[in-house]
Amino acid sequence: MEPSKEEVKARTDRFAQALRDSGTRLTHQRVVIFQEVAKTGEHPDADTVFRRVRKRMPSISLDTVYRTLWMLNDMGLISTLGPQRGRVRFDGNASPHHHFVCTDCGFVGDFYYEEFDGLEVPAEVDRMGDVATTHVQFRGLCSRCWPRDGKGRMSQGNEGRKPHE
Amino acid sequence: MEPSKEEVKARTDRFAQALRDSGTRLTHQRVVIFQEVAKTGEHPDADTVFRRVRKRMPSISLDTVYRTLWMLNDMGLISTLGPQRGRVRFDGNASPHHHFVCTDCGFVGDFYYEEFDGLEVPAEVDRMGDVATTHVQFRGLCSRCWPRDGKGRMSQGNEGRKPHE
DNA sequence: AGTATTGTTAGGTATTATTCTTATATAGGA
DNA sequence: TCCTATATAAGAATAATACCTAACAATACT
Repeated sequence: MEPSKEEVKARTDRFAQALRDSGTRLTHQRVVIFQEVAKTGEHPDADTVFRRVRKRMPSISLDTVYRTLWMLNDMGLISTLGPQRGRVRFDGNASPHHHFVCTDCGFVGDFYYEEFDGLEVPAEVDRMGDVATTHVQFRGLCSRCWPRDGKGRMSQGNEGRKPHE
Repeated sequence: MEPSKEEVKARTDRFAQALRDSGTRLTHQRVVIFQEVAKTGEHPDADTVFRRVRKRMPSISLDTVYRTLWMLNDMGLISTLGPQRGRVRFDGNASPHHHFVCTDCGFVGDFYYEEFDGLEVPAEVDRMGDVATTHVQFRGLCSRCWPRDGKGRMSQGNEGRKPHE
């Protein structure tokens, strides 16, 4: 579902303010890129954003789109779907369980919690489709990354440092 | 946390049975690949699995690892972290909200549900790190993919068909 | 206003993750 | 043991994302 006009306006204002506050330049390309993500409920990928932005700004480069999207993500103005970027990660536990995800190093811990088994499915979700499974995901800094910074965006593929257990 | 010896055994048996039941050949490489994923609580990526399997089976190819992991995923014997597959997708909604994810076409719908705001953080999770946000993710088939099959694994980058709203 | 300074971009190239192609090997049944 | 449909290895191909550099643009300094 698309966000309302007012909502988009609110998001845009928040964005502009955040850039100003952090002393980051409010360039035309950044505004356009942000708007394309903020005005849709579609969760587009980088290439989709690129193609849409290009209609309004034919000279935009794909790299600028990537750079800007990650910057916005780091600033907390947008987010990404799923725990991280880059490679797919596999989970050998086939029974229902949930995850704690460290937003800094990418560590993922499994847990099972009975209370979450029967989580109610809101009517709104029922209308979207047929729910088969429920996952709860807690995000934050894991005990190893805490109290260290956590600048946002997980370090490149988590180099050198294997996700600690 | 690593699964117990018994748990690994149980997973392996389930795996062998599932392959036999579906008439899929139980090759040495499949066994080794499955074990590497089943015996760790680490959620490794394909390349990590590849490197580990190679120690026991130096001639294994990366492609076999990928092929096998996706096959296991399709059979429900393992799963992937996040909405998965390929490109990162961005979410322009910065306020707390949750998702419904279609496991067939990749559609992602946002929703907000007050009840989920105060979800209790189990003690086990508290020990993993400092929780900042909570996301509930319902997975299943969306109304457009339902009642059609849903063979599992989302279709290749969702070609042609844009995630419907 | 004119110029130095520093942040930002386009475009091209590099890198990394994942998949495809094809010749060869092998599991599992006859 | 032999046969044949599946699987596999290896390498090439493709897709997604990041890096590099020269050109630009915005602010700061004079």
